[in-house]
Amino acid sequence: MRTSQLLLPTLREDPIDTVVVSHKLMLRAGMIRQIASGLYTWLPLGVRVLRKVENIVREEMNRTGAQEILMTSVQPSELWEESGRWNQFGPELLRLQDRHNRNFCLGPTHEEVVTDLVRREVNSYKQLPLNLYQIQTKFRDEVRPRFGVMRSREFIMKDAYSFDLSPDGMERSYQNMSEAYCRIFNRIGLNYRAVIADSGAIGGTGSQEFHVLADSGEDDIVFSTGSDLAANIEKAECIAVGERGSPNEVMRRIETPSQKTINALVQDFGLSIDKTIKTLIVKAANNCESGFIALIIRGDHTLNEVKAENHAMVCAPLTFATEAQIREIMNAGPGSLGPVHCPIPVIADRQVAMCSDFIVGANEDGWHYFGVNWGRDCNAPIIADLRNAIEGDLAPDGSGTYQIRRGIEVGHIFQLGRKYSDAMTANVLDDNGKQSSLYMGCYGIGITRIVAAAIEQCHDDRGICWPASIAPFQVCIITIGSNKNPEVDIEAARIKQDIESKGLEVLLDDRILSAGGRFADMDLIGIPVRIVVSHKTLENNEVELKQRTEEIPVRILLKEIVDKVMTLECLKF
RNA sequence: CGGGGUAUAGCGCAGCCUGGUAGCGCAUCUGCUUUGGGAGCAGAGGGUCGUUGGUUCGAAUCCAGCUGCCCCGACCA
Repeated sequence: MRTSQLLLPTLREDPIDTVVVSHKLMLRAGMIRQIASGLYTWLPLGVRVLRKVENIVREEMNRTGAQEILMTSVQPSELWEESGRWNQFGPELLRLQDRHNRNFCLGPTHEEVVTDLVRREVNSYKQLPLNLYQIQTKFRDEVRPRFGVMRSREFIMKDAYSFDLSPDGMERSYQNMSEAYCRIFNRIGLNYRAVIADSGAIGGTGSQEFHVLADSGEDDIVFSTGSDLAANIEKAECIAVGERGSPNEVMRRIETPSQKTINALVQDFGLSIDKTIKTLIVKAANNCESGFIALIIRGDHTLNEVKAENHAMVCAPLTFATEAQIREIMNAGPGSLGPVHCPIPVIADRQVAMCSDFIVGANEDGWHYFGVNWGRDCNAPIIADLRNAIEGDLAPDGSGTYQIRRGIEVGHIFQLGRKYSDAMTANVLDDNGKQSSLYMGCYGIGITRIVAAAIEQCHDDRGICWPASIAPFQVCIITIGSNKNPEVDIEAARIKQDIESKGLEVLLDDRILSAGGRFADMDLIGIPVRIVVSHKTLENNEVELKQRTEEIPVRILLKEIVDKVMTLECLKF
């Protein structure tokens, strides 16, 4: 390919209204253009990268025995009503009607459609295990799209769905996918982690996320310093440290007229923050008579809403009581709540249960109790893991302490069990001739997001530095002084052809532009290897070779350049 | 959905306060000269100033509504 024939609208300046580096660079490198909020057109350079990612994913999926299919993005509402998700999904599901006023949605995911396919076409356990996947456009009407294609509304996803007769089979299919995902991210060359995840609204039991580590990530990933244990912060288990001390203080009622927050309390009374307790009132699950539940965590901790919501006594989705409701139940405002004489059930975080001589609101405006102790001053609470992990917490496997880094979620795998197959009666006959509901798994990879994540991880101040596995071209050639020596163009074209014949993709920058402009553009779009053919180097029958990530070019004899390029480590993938 | 910005040529911006010929840089086109880190000179083209309405002899400019886009928050397989 020659740049003169390529639609490559690079931008010299940073676009405004961009926050993350991948978004800036994808716009500057002419990979994408925005068409509306969260909607992007992919330009030729971007599509080349996208196809590279897709092909790696496709090869690794095929290697596991999964079979590629292609489902529609427009899906009839009937299937979603069967699974119950027509009502469960909020406005993120883009709904539309056809000319007959029939309801459809743009698919945010394809469990319903694939389950419908399998229940029609698969009847016997002998056809299992089965894994079907597609690489296709998804639509989710995100409340606030941002960061370019990192969180867009329309995006490309590889989604796979496994079908097994038994939980064991499902487990095996899940493991196969997990291993395939590791191969995929290794081949692309990403620094990633597999982490334990919450299975969220999609339902099911086991779940793992794959995160590319990058400061611009939107998720907090918790690792142990001493083992492979890694989890999304939503799911990172926190254990209690230490033993509960025996009471040393008597409980006192202290007037705190203006101390409505933990910080004010700590400052004004010179307290240690780990002696203070936060009380949060949330709606209780339907089977709970009280209507509301008090959740308590230590003053220096934050509530983990996912953990709270997953508790059997707590209403899902987590709903905080309004101030009016709090006053009605507790007879006090939000700044003065506590577990002493509490009219509703109390769930305490594990660490709170270890506290002694602590400080709580008195359930009376303007008053706190100091020196409170469990059992003596208030009922022993129900204990649960309710808080977010923080750096330095002990890992629950005893291997070390927690560290927290930011991650970009590029993959997510779930064991769904029979959630969809039961709801949609997807059965096969087992070896006893009995109807048996299928065990499913689902496995997603954000193809478009991987492109952005790779840039987040591989760039410098001049632009993108593609890993060769997904580079739009592996080699670029810049010519200088072709007016002084016609051999420049001839040799450049010959080198291009010779390298292409060895199976690499070459971009020859033949634009009528200053050399500096072309250097800058080739750096910006991140081609891993650059060859300069100039009237000067040709005087010695040489060309110049430079890798994108290195500063110093080397001179190579013209007749050796092709072989030299073919042996470069940075092009091995 | 709450809060805050913003909208003028492909991109980045000035003009608006104080109403009266729509401007600058980059990009684009033509010609000549240039070619090792975003070249120079000369010329040219390109905008119903987001939209609707109001005030006015006259609106990019003042007023009101609407819309788009961006940021923060809530939300998010």
